[in-house]
Amino acid sequence: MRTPALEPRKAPRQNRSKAMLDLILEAATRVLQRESLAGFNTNRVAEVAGISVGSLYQYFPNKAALVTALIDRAQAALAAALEQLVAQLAGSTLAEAVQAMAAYAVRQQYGDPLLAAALDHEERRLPIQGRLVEAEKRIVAIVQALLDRHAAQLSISLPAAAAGDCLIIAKALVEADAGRSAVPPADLEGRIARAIYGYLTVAAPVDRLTLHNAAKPLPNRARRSVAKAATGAARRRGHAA
Amino acid sequence: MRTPALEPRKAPRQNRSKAMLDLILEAATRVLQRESLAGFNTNRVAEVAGISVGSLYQYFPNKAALVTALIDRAQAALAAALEQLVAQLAGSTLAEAVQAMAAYAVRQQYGDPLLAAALDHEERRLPIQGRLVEAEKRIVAIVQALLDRHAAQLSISLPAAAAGDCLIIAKALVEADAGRSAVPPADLEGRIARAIYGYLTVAAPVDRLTLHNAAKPLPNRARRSVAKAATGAARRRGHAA
Amino acid sequence: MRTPALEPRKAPRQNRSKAMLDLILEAATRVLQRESLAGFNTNRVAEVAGISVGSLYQYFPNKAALVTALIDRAQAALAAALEQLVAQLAGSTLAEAVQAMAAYAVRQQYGDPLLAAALDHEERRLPIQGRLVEAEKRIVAIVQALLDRHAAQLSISLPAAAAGDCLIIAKALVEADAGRSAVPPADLEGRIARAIYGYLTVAAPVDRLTLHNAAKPLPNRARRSVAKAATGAARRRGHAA
Amino acid sequence: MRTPALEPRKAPRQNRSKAMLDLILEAATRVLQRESLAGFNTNRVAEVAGISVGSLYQYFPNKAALVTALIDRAQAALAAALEQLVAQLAGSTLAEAVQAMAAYAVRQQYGDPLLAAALDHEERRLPIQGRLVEAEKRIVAIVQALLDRHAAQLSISLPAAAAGDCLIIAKALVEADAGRSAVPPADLEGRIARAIYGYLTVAAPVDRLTLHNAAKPLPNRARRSVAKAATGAARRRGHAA
DNA sequence: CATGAATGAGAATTCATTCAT
DNA sequence: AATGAATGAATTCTCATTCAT
Repeated sequence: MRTPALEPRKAPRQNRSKAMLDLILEAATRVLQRESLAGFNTNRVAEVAGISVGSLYQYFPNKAALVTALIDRAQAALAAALEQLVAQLAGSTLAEAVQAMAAYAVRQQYGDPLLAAALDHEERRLPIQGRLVEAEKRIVAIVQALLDRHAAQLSISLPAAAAGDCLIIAKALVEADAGRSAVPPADLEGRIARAIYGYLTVAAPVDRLTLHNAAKPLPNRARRSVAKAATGAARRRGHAA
Repeated sequence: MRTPALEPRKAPRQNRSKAMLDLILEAATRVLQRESLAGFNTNRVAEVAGISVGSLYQYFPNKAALVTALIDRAQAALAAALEQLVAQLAGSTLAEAVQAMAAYAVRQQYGDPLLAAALDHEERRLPIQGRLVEAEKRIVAIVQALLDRHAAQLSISLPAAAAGDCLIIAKALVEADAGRSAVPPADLEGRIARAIYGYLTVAAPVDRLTLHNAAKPLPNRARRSVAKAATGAARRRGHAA
Repeated sequence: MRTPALEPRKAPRQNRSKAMLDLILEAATRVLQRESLAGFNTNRVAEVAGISVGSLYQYFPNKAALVTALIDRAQAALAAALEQLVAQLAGSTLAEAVQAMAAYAVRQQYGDPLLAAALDHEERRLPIQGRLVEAEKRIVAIVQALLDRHAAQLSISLPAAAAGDCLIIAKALVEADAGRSAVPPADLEGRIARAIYGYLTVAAPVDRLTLHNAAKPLPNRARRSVAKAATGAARRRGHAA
Repeated sequence: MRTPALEPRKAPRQNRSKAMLDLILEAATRVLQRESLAGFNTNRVAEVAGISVGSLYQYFPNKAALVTALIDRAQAALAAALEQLVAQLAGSTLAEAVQAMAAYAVRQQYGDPLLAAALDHEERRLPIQGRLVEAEKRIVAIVQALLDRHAAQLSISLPAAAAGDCLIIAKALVEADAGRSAVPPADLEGRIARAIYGYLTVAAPVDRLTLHNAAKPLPNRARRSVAKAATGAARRRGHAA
């Protein structure tokens, strides 16, 4: 009857309250890390937090709200960290920026692969309407700002979704490796940087018309810029479509 | 009770057995598609398959085994499809091949975003170690073969994990969009192709050597600022990647 | 998501099934009798029935369905008993019929006052759409048939709701006493008969106009107008009590 | 823990106390009206009252005591209203009095069908024995007084429980309709008046002996003879209860 | 006295798995 | 082999009541 939404309950008395909220979220995080979604239930979280289930429900109207808060928080942290990172990369080149972000992604996600994956999965099936989409947008906007700085070096045909795609790619690559080994492979960072840098600077490989009709001069320009980036290795190839 | 394997039970009379197995797996797929993981339970699968739960358990020792078989099968199908695709791309250029694979990924995954995501998730938390890794390897090998064909055009510094990374990237991009809209955005295919093609042909944005030797003054500035964000552990090393 | 309705689940294999259904309903009845609604929960019912909760839920999709079945059954029994009673009263006078029904009501309801009250209460708050209303209608129809038989003796201005009102009155009087003493007071039966007989045969006491305007012979007019509202059943009766 | 009485706690400083008590009871009433028994819990009542649960428990040792007080109060209000009504009906005829009381019952109960039903139900399962019975008696006494006024018109064989029965009948009829429609049917008042008036004035339909001994069309005769007996017999008693 | 956070026993419901038929 | 009813531990969420502040 109530429609218990996803927001945490109105914080009681800001003091104990904030501490409790943190306590619960930390416990939830811990449970998610240790036991993945399988062992993630409200009783267990309360137990790990050292409180009663009832108390947990005083702060979150239902399990979904708890998960949402977890995601919220993770995303806020990510946004903050990215913001800072982007600020620090003020004078750097695109290559440097990409490299730095790759490094950050590895450090970040590898810390909590299970957590990240679990949250990711939950995010998909939750009715998270606007709320999380907002946070996502903010994160994308930060990356977009970084890209804007280096617009000159970016591929002319860069898709509008570029910033978001970079984030997706970085996350996917980290997660894939995180699922396999406990410690990040030495080359992971480089691979992420390569993927992102490639995405950002390469000319579109071909566009459909090219593929169907054949070979016009325009693609050449694109090809050339790519060629510049791709050192000798790409030299002898006769086309780009 | 303690250690129920993941393999389907020893196939009875190969005949009825195979048919039954298919029946169950198809039902499982259907359930997963329609109702996602929430409604995915053995009773429901049996019902949809038109058999009894008991029979289901005749073929799979437990739920995990069923899921594993599902993933197995999906991967086998993917491998087969890729093999065929790669064969058809015999005379094509790298760009064409990439484009074709992007197109295939979109078609394939977008058809069953829920299924793909669900399997993906299950795959992570199942103790599937060896068995599925094999299938993965086969798929990677197919892509690797394609890459080998075009070795000349690939970035000289291409990482060993390149083939796998391409698959991961394609999957991630499709899934992200699939989670958002029911119909694939017009540019999705192009974005995937760009990401893969970029990854494969771009020069590493900065390579370690450069970073280590320090050819220029700029990197230093960048490195320094990044270093601030980096954890203590990375401090004194001469690079930020 | 499912909208689990109130109907019992599709009866499994009619045999064991029917027995189980009875078992559960009997247990539910017993629990309701002994502990009223306070102790009426699915776990307890299952326990008393000597089965597991799971089994209970195999037969009823939820608690409400169980309660509904209980009411259904009680009402069906009542309808059947009334039907038989009315048949037996074939040649009797209205007075005799009323007396007999009062006697029946006492016997019936006093047997299970808690049960009757509990069911009554649940009936009110359940979303029992059409289903139970149907049963009610059937019961009312039986009484109506009895009334029709004695139309000549009924008050000319008898309201359309008369049959239903008789049932309500009888039930209320029994329940009130049942709440007070364990054994029905000697005069209960007579009081019920009096209430019903009075309701059926008395002339409407007065109508509003009379009350407000005056003290005159108007009542006749009023009585007549009321008669128009009365159902056909009351038509030809030649007196006004 | 074992025996928490039903009385409100010893009134503290009569002043604030009384106000607080009223506050709580009003809130409780409001909750019961709006959300029925489902949403009726101490926390909610306290919230609606604008106080803390703790405070509520300062005034009522437990939930049952709160409900009891609610019923107490409703009954006191009813008693007061009836007293006034009966006073106003000083010079009126029995018919008028019955009509007026029916009208009052409809107005009163239809206002809060949920409340009335809920209290009614709670009343049954609470161990309220003595305390509420007192209030009941007072109400019955008021009605009895009214009946005594019109003793001459009452059926000679009127049962001792007549006054109480009238109340029960009125309540039952109102509640039944209240459960069905939001607005009282036009004829409800008339039906109640008829039921009560009939109960009070009709001759006992038959007495058992008649029922057993004689099987004839005599009913008319019987009625008459009863009536005859009534005249004389009822004369000397001051009343019929 | 008031507060309201904390408690935790319970209640409804689900679902993997077994086993008698 | 197939069946499907039975099982019951596990999970989500509620609410009467207490007690430290």
